[in-house]
Amino acid sequence: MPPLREEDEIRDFPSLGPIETQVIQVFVDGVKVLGLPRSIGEIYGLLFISPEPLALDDLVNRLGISKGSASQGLRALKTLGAVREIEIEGSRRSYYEASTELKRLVGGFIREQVRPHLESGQAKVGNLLQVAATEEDPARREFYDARVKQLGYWIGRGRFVLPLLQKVLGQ
Amino acid sequence: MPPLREEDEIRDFPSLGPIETQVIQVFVDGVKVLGLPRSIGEIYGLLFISPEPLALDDLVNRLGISKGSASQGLRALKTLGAVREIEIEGSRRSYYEASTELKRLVGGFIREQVRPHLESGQAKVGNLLQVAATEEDPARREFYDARVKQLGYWIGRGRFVLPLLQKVLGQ
DNA sequence: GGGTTTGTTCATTTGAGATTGAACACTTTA
DNA sequence: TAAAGTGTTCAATCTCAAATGAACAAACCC
Repeated sequence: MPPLREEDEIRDFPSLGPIETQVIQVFVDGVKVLGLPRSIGEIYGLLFISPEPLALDDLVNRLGISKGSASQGLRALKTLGAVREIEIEGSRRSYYEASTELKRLVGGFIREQVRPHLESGQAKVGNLLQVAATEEDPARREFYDARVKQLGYWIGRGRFVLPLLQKVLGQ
Repeated sequence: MPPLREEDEIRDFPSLGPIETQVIQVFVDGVKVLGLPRSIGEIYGLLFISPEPLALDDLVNRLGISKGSASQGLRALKTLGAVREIEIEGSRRSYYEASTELKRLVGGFIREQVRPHLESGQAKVGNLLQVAATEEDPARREFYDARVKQLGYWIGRGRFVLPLLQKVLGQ
């Protein structure tokens, strides 16, 4: 951890106005905190502040990112439920707009990014309980057992708190 | 986002038993989700599963990390309130043990890693409201204003939910 | 058929940030 | 006073996930 790092570099978007640029910056910071790549923040940010849906090519041109990034970023945002695909008649491109229901965004993030880690953590703790029981020294075995159980309790609290979070943030 | 990446590499710790290694692995995964460096997970994990406090040198030797990493990692863990400094008479080293009150861990993380981003986000939104008002086209100005306000609302919800989180996870 | 548009895939490259390690400061011991 | 012990700092290095971009596929058009 760099001892309290300050605001990161802003990237300049020649074809974007100041509002768009600054909104995107907010989302870039946001997704970084969530451990998602910058390009996802840029894409979601631009869609969020665009009055009309945008196509993949628009993202590539206006954000100055590669087609590959745009494609992968859109896929990730779709599986997060953060982006909606829009049909526009008379065009065979796909257009996208940002989902703006906080409930849906939070739900998607929890489902895709948080829950899997809690599940896998819980599985590991289950196994650890077995391993801890094999410790020879009784005092040490006792200690290990207590700590592993505590770890399991923490994960349980995590699983318990997620639905509450979604409820509190709902609409 | 690598489309649902699977469990990362485990590092081998020659001087650690299987319980210690696996507990450390759980914490390494955990801190990665939180956006903290691996070494912090290793240090906290080892302290968490150690019945007696450890000194900086113990961390260096048993984890095989550099003195620099250990020193910086301990500092970060101290400011997070995740580690407690212990005096041991007859030794001039500092010894450390893991704090294990969930409330304190969550509180420290929120204080150091979450709240600053919400504050800075809120400041940016305040500024954005001004910028959005300068948009010429009325429909577009209306749209920008609505979106920026929504962003501010989201951040407000975030600030609102943190104390609840701490309360629910408290002890 | 051949050409164009639209989007995906994935091997390679790049860059942010984590880690190292040597220099340094301070304290204690001899 | 020197020598050893303990810990910090920070420029240089390394690492690995993100981004690139070229090749590919599929759909459409003429």
